[in-house]
Amino acid sequence: MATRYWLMKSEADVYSIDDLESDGKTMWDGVRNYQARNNMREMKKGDRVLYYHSRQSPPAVVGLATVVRESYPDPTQFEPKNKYFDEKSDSEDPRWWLVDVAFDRKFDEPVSLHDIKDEPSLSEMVLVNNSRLSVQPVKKAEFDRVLKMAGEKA
DNA sequence: GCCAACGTTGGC
DNA sequence: GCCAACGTTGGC
Repeated sequence: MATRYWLMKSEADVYSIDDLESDGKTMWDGVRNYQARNNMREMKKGDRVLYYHSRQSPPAVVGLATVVRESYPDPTQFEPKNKYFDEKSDSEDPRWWLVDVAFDRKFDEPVSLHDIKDEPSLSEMVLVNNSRLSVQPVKKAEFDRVLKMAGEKA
């Protein structure tokens, strides 16, 4: 199956691409939005991810990650002391799922949200039209365009 | 730090 | 099943 493309948001001051680089890979835990969860359940190993920093100035795509483990139940939903604990989730039928992603690379030139909004060929990006979705699909042409804007080769 | 936009919850 | 109230996200 063809590689697919995604964008994942992280609050820059909570878990940045530098954190991902030093960890190598991470569990994308804490997603508590059904649409974002559904997107993660569609991800396949090898899919490529635009890594986006929200809540920084300016917000921007700052690098790339790769899906290295396909979806499995988010363990934090069953940990009562965890801030992502969900008492309504049943261990026989978990509500929240996640994937593991690995660091790929950091851009020399981040691509800001402002630049994405200014680029006509990116006007259909989910990022532009549904700013609150934290895990979203990206078209190959969009992915390639963002890479080009970052001065990178696919 | 503010607040608009959006998603979820829960009363009816 | 509707929708008001509430909580959260994220740009500014």
